[in-house]
Amino acid sequence: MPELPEVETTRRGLALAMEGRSIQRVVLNRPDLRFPIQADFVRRVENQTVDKIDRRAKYLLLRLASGDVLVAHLGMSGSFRVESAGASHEPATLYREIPRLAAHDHVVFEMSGGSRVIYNDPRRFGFMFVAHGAELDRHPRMAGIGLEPLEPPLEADTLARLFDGAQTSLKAALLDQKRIAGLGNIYVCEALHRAGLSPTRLAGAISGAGQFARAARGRLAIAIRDVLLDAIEAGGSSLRDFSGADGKPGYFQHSFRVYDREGAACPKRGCNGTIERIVQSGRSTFFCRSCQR
DNA sequence: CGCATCCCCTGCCTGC
DNA sequence: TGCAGGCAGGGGATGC
Repeated sequence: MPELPEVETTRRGLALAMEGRSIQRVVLNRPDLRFPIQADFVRRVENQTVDKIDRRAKYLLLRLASGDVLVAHLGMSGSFRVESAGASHEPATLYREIPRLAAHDHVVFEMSGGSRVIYNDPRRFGFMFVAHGAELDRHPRMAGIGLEPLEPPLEADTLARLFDGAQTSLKAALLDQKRIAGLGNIYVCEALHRAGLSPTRLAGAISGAGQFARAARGRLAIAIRDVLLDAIEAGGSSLRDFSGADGKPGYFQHSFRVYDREGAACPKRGCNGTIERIVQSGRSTFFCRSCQR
């Protein structure tokens, strides 16, 4: 599910609920998510204050007072929700009652102050691990991750360097986390439509010195930044059941121009094309053949 | 090197 | 209604 905007939305929700508070207890409801959970995971996380929550690519980084970092990836279907211990009009006996867990609530963090942060993940493609902060950049899962597209803002010259000589499609190149980190299937499709570029065009073709290449990478850099910022502002996209940690669904899915819109009219002004679906690297690509060249 | 294919897992939607 | 098949926002391994 989650791409950069959804992970960023989750980060903001978790920061409100967890930063400055202590994780008093961790409950693991199963021994594995995508991978077996480390034997010392609970010991290293319990009784630790969460100093700061950052995001790197599609990873959440919960920086603990010990110097350890709790790293979480949401995979395709992972989400966090916060159950607040806040005000309630119920009688005290009911107020104290702990809400029941839902299906696929795999990890529960009981925070100082009484709130609970719950990780739910039906497909279990997500995972968590703890790493020493000083070694995080060299961790096998983190090393080699490409650059963040928003900090600093992606520039056309950077795209020229990243795609120089690439004999792969723009779609595949943009999905490659080792080049740019955080884009997924939705936002790649959306960015290419906004930039007027065909997903099947060779990535290397926008690296050159020619007029087309220079204009194309200029448009693409802006399109990537804009679509990510627009989506973050909307609280991400809520397909199926995604919602931010505050429980509110995002609404950017209403702003999709091509994703999951096969057969619809191209929304670009003055374009009378139709959105098509093709398959690239085994995944759906949505685009308008008429205005994306 | 780049690509397609398959896999992990569950749920939902479609068509029969 | 039930069932089979296809599909899903990610990412990694494998083989060509």
